[in-house]
Amino acid sequence: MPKRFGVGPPWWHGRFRECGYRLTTPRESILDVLSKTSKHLSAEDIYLEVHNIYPTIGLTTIYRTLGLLVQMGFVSKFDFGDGRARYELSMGPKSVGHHHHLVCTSCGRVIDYTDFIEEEKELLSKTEKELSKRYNFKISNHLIQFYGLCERCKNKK
Amino acid sequence: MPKRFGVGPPWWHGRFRECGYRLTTPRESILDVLSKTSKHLSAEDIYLEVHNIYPTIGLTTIYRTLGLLVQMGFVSKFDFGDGRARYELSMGPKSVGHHHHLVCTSCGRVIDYTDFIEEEKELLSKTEKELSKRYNFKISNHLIQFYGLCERCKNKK
DNA sequence: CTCCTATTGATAATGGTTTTCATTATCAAT
DNA sequence: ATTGATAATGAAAACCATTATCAATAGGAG
Ligand SMILES: [Mn+2]
Ligand SMILES: [Mn+2]
Ligand SMILES: [Zn+2]
Ligand SMILES: [Zn+2]
Repeated sequence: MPKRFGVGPPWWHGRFRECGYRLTTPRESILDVLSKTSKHLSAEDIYLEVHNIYPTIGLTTIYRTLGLLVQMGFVSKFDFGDGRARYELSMGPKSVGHHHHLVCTSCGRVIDYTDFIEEEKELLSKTEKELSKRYNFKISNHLIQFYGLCERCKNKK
Repeated sequence: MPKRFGVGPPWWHGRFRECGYRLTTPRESILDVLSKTSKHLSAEDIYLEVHNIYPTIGLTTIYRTLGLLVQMGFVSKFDFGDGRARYELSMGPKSVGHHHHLVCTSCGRVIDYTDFIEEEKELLSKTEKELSKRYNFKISNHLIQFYGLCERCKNKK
């Protein structure tokens, strides 16, 4: 396997060492792919992408690494209903940060939106607070997705 | 296969006829199971339940019928992240109606919440309206789930 | 009751994800 | 730079929820 590409130690090296994880070519290349796209890639998408540069890296390692990255909080895993999980960088300098999705039920397109509207913020904080109290439930995360037709599909046929 | 159990024609018979679908024992028994529980059953859960009364009904039919019921709008299908789809009655006299979920990431328990739904509804419709305008997206559905620890799991070492 | 065909159920197939296990690579200690 | 403990990898097989196939069955209009 050829030498790694990074020159200066990327921002995630520290966190890896802290957790006692080793820095490996597969891990770096996967993070590299994720940090260079704004798409919502499947494990296989990532595999093919990585394969261009490191043809020896196997799909198994992609899955294993993605699991690790999700567990570490670097990556978020989503299900948009097409039978395969999608991954995207959730933290790091270039990441969009927490956001929600609009999913087109016709073509599968996924739109990120980060410009939360006031109403949504209000909805979330109120709901979370009330639900925590009412059900004695410690909320740590939420999933919000809207389904419908994107601009293209709406105006088709 | 023994004769059906219902005496008077249940509320869904009409809609079946309208759509040209036949009334069959599997379909009735599956709707019967769903209408008698407030749990979020998997296809296999339903299969086992139905199997107690009609041992000849196969799992394939459960899947097929659930697909049909979802398509007809009788049943909602959810993914709570444990690798199997969950189903629950979404319309009918006894159904809770549209609601959202609290999912315990430790024990998998799922809590329906219908309180605050009024205020939530209002904020949601505002949010949907804003998003539709901003992204030129025709929203027809949404998914909202909160993840965290349920009362039991929160207080457990 | 008959006939047409929608529906069913046993079985095999599918496909994304995980497990297994022998081999390889990382990195702290030398 | 070398070594050694062991974390990480990759090929292959296993897993498992869901679907497709197809011959047999049963609903219900007439
Ligand atoms: Mn996104
Ligand atoms: Mn529910
Ligand atoms: Zn679309
Ligand atoms: Zn719990």
